[in-house]
Amino acid sequence: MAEQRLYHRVAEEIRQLIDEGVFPPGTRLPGERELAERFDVSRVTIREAEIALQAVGHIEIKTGSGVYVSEDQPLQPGQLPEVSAFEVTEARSLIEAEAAALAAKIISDENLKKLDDLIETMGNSDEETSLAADREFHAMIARSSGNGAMVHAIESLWRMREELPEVKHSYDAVCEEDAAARAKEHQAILSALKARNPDAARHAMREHFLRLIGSMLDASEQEALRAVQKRALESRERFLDVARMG
Amino acid sequence: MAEQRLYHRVAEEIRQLIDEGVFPPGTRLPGERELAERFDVSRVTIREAEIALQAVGHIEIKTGSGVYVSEDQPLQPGQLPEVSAFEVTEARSLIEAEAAALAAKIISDENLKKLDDLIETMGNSDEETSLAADREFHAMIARSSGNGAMVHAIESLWRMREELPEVKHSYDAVCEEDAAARAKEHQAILSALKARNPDAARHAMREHFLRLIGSMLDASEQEALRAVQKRALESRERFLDVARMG
DNA sequence: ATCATCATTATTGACAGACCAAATTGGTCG
DNA sequence: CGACCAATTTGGTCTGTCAATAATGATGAT
Repeated sequence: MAEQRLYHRVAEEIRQLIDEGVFPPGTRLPGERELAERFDVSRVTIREAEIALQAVGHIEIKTGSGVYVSEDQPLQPGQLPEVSAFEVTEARSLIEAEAAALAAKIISDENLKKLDDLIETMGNSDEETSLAADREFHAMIARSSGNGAMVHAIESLWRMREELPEVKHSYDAVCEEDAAARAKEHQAILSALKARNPDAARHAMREHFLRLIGSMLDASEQEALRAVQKRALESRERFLDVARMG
Repeated sequence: MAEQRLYHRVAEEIRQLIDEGVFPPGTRLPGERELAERFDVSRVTIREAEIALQAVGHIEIKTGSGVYVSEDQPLQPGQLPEVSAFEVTEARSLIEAEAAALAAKIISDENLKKLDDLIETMGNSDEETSLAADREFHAMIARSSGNGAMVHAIESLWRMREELPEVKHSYDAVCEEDAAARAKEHQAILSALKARNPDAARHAMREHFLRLIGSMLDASEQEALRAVQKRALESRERFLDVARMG
């Protein structure tokens, strides 16, 4: 596992040099031949590294001239910001609530039926399937809002929930135990949608996430408590060690 | 312009073959040597093309085994969806309103001062500077919400407003004339923030975008009208031509 | 007959050296 | 001063070779 492809290692080093400001944006970096000598690899490898970097937009290669560092360096489309689970959930509570309100007015009977099925799936399935159904439940409501921009925002929030380690950890910590409460809330949301009641849908969705935020705060509190206890235990042992030595 | 880098052309062709289903996801595509012969290029070039494709996630290269088409082909994060200006504005009205409500509770005096300055800048500047100030005004409020996820969502919406041609066109069509109304609305939003009144801030922000949606509908209506008139004129001329010939 | 082990082979990974094509540079000449 | 040209630099590509690794098939023990 230690050895990746050579060009990959070289590309990573060059990228680091760019990040560190050794090669500021707009500047021209050394020729392939010189880089090959510096990294002690062949010219082909340097070229492969440069191609990989170019494919991601870090540099621009100009034939006969040289390779240049891209001006807008931090252009990293699709990059997720570093946010806390609390922020993600607060944003979801606000945004998905509005999406639900929009959806209440125009959702089709067909989609209502699918939501019904998804709730059932969440009830009696293994954890993985249940999670997928949960996602689909919220995604379906988002799509039913008829607003692609809202759908995009909500999908982005879900990506944060799944791809940011800290956020994922927080969610996983609370998502198991309160399956009962969750099912009840989902049912409430669906009922509001069936009643074509935007305000009720908004409220139900907010309540859903509000409870989630509460659980997260509890969980993180308990975790913090455990950490404190662990530290206390460690310092106690350290103290005992010292006492023993003395 | 016809001749790009060789590897780029090859990569494009391979990507097309994948899209066309000649190499379905999961399958292994021909070895470097065979591809080199087929495309009549060297192995190095094939390798470069494969590296470029791998960098974008289209294929996976396994040493000693072969290169395989990625399973989840359309993985293209950060791509903006195709949405209408109406959808973007509706989403902004809902999401930015909530951000403003959040901000009202915790915004600093310093940021309030900056918002003041930005309104002034919008008042007496050329169009470009004014647009930048507008963007910064909304971004500042978003940041003042203290929720990074909300900031991200709002930034994403602004990208749609600027990078999707149709959306940009719609915004540009209305953003000029109603500078007066816009200034008034911005002032109302700022007042609500200064009063630390979440409900007022939410309401003011919604009103702002609601008026914008109205203007857009008017503009698009007028545009549609012009298009109809143009078509009518053309068919009239065509008719006259025919009549003249007859 | 079955399964584990090992040699074979196919395939990617990396290299050196050469040559080509395009862009840059610097100088010359009008 | 400016236009033109040649030398140099730099990326672009090819051929050929060897190394490293994964898949495959043969072999032998149980």
